[in-house]
Amino acid sequence: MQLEFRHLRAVRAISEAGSLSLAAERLHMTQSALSHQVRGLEEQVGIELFVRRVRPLRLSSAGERLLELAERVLPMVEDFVAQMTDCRAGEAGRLSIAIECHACFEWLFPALEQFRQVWPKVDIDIRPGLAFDALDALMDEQVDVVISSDPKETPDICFVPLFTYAPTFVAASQHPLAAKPYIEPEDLRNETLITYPVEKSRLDVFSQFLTPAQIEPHTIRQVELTSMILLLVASGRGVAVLPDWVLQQENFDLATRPLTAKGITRQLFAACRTADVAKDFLQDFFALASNASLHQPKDRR
Amino acid sequence: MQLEFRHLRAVRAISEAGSLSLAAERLHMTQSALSHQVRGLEEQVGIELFVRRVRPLRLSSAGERLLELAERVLPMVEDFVAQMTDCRAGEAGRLSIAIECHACFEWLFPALEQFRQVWPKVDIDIRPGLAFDALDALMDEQVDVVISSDPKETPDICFVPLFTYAPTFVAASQHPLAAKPYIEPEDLRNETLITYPVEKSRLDVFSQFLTPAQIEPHTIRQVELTSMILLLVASGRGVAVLPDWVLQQENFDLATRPLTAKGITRQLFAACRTADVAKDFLQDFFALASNASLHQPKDRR
DNA sequence: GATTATTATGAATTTGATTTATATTAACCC
DNA sequence: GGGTTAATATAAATCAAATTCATAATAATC
Repeated sequence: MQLEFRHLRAVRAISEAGSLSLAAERLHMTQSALSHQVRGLEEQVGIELFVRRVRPLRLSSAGERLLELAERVLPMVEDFVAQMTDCRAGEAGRLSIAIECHACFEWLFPALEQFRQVWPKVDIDIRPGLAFDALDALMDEQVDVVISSDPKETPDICFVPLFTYAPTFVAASQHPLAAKPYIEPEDLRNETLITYPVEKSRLDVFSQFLTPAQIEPHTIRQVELTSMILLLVASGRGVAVLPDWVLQQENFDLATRPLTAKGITRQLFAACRTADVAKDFLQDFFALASNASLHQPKDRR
Repeated sequence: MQLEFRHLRAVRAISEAGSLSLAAERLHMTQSALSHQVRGLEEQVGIELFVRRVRPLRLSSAGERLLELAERVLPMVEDFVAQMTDCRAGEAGRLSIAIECHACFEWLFPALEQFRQVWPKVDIDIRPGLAFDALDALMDEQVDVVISSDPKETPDICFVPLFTYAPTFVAASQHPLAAKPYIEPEDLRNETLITYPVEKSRLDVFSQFLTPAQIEPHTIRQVELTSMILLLVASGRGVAVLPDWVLQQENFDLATRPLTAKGITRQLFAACRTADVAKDFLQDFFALASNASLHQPKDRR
């Protein structure tokens, strides 16, 4: 035989009940079964666990150690079972998010904060690292949601539209380009463009604006933090293109202009496995995320 | 079915091996058995635990929680098993000591300190509280050793002699009784006797000296700490009777005198269950305790 | 598309936990 | 102290379920 959970439960029950027969009753089994169980366990451990010559039954020193084990282990197991029950009920789960878009942190954190209050049992996790193959990660359940602006038709994955945004040019208000009503690709040919440190194909400025026109800016400077980019732009070190939601309510002395005469519009999506899309907490997350760009201004400071 | 240790081991092995078949091999079972096991577990939990459409096999989020549980629980169990193995090998165990004699702390602590170094896996425990029925406590395995000066012939319990000592009169060196070569019961009739706060029957002064002579001291003052008793005696607030080992090397200006012309001699015993007496660590403890009164002087300061 | 490795499934087997029935032991009570 | 009662142990029988064997289905590789 081998040590099993049933033995831990038995020891706990016996120690609480003070007798085999009462413990057996509480465990919904016959006294005989429990007696066999205890004897088997003692044989297996090779040490007496109970002091039988005395009533109420007492634990030996080895028995006490087993009880200790039981009292540490069983609550963990019960916890786990409760978690799984919550999971089945749709109360608990995992919301592991991969973000392809760098600026998304700006609205995602406040949205997740709201989410956390409504779904305390869901554990939230953001994985910025695996942006490269986020959809694969979604397929093997490494993540549960991917935030992305280019939906790829994929079996078993569905893309939920969140909100539209406009990649917008931003420069210091004294900057010469601030004089123009809108910005064209050629305007950037002699500029220093400040971007997030990711490949060009994943930056709207390139994929939607410069690359189609086959134009390169004079210099590219890569900066991690959104607020740092804005600071550099405000101090005239370069220009940038950022989603409009980032620029809606900034302190800096900045000029924002649309890209091209009619402006460029993009849409942000949340991708998840089709198997999961019906989950309440996911739907709720999508709803919160959809409104996130609106709430952004008040939440910022 | 029910969650069992085997499932935790399975999940751990699968996550390590990255495939059912390899994991099954490592667990010394057929791939089929493991497959059945996993399926059964998933049925019982009601949630998919593994992502099979991908290789190497990955855990789902629920599976990862189960793995977490496994990685917390299994080491505890393995620890327990190791403890029991040590126990069977006589390496580990419990040494829970009940002391009937108050002054014994004086030599017991240093002895246990030595013991601890030789038997690190034995956990030591002193229970001063249950002095009243120490032998009963020994029988039900509440304690493993009783230090006592009056052995009672009891089945299944054996008394190991440790060392002899002389209950000795002590007074301030200016005290009138210090002039006498030895002390007789009548000498205490008008004295303040300082004793430990326990019943008279458990104090040598009474059981061996005053009670047989049917004499009571003028006043009894009860004091917990040995050093406090000595302090009070030295400052002339009373007299006391203490084991000679306590008095061997004191700083205070004290006179010590034998009780009665020929002196009184007593013996200290360690009682243990006959079933345990052969245990190596107990024998070692007895040996250390036997020498304890000798080492006492050097260990004291 | 064929081959190989991996996983799943069904039926048979075996293990071992539990029950039923009964014996043994300890505790209790005049 | 003997009789009663409660508690525990044991033996044999039963039952549940874990594992194996044999084989099918599936995914991965060349």
